[in-house]
Amino acid sequence: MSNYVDALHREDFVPRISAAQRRSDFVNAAIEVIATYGIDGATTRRIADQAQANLAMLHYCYDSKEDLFADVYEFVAGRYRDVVEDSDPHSTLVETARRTLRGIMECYLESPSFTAATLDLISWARRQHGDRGMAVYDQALKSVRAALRGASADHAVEPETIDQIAYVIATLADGFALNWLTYEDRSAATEQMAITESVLQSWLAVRLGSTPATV
Amino acid sequence: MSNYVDALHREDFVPRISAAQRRSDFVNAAIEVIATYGIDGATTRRIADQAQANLAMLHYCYDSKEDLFADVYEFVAGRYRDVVEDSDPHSTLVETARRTLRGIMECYLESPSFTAATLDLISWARRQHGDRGMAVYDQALKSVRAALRGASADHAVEPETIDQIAYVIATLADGFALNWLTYEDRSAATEQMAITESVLQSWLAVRLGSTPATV
DNA sequence: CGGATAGTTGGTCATTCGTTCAAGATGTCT
DNA sequence: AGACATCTTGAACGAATGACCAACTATCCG
Repeated sequence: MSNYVDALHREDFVPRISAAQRRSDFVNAAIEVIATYGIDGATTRRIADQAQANLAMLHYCYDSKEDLFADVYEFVAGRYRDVVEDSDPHSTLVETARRTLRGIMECYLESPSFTAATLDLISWARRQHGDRGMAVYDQALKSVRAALRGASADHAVEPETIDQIAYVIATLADGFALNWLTYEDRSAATEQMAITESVLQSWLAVRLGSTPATV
Repeated sequence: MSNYVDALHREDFVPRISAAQRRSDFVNAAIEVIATYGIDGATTRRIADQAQANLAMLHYCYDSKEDLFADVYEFVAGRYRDVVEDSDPHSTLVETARRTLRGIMECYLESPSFTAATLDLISWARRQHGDRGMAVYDQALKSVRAALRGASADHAVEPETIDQIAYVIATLADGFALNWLTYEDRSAATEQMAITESVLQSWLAVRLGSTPATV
């Protein structure tokens, strides 16, 4: 104990951080770096810098850069799940669909860096592993389907219909993301968010048999 | 002349190729390599190999890798223009919109490598130059708008409506592309193409005032 | 205290990258 | 024929990358 106090007074004293905490730091740092410099520019040195850690520390916590990225995938997938679950008001199927789409688009609009990082990650993973990119995308779709199913518990909705709605939501959200990332025009994106919502509404009305819940 | 004939008989004779032809070869090779290895893996050496040229030749034709990519952007933008123009049957606005969306999706479905390369290029360009990624996207949107305007020459359609329709087409096409690239499931993508089309149809009917041209 | 465990670090390795150069080969003029 | 512009090439450069190691230090436990 007295050693600890003595150590505190030394100039070059460096308190230690658990490997678990360090791994978490590296994941967050990696997302930040990927968002800023792209998947190409996300080098081990930059990630270590961002995490305020030594380069060798990264390989002390992770055997390879690829192992670190695996944890990053989990983080991204988890964030999608959170966003979808948070925008689940347990009301109509139509309303749930609309809120889910809006929730995802608002998430994109709020943090374009996260959006860009995610798109890069999926694209990169598809080439590298083929199935990991699919895993992230698939898990997000699964969350959407679960939210839709929860909202249509009383009505009898065919699972195929749920799948189609989930696909349309994902398609609209991704298309919106690509446009928003390209133009980086927040006011234009806000207008397009409304248009995108109305597209979903129109199709749902036709698909589910003209049940316009709210305008 | 006799020199030429004599040269033909030598084993190590290497006929020459004009710099213009070489540049064209490099552009095509770059697209192929980007589609296969991604924007990260598109190294100067791989591109030179694909073009069956020496590495130094690439820098004889282009000052830098970036200069080569500038030509690649032009090629991609041109291809979008061709696809949109080819699917312009000069009929109804609704019909033109549907055919344009279908044309783009079919182009994506036909050559996933071109699709992947394009998405990577736009994403990469956004980070590198900010405006070049926008230029490609914008030029494609412009082609779509022109096609829509041409189809609505007799009707009086507000330019804002044209812009919105073009945005929805681009959004649906890009969202479809991301899904198709991720799952690489051709049969599923074919079904989703139909769904995506019906989404556009539903929205257009509402937006233009219930004018269901075809089911 | 003293040893064991776990976190920390600077320096180094081979590899790959984009780029450059000098020298050679091929055409095309006069 | 010889001069000149235009391709062509092997080899090399410095910079950056992912990975690794041996030495060092904080923390914990008996």
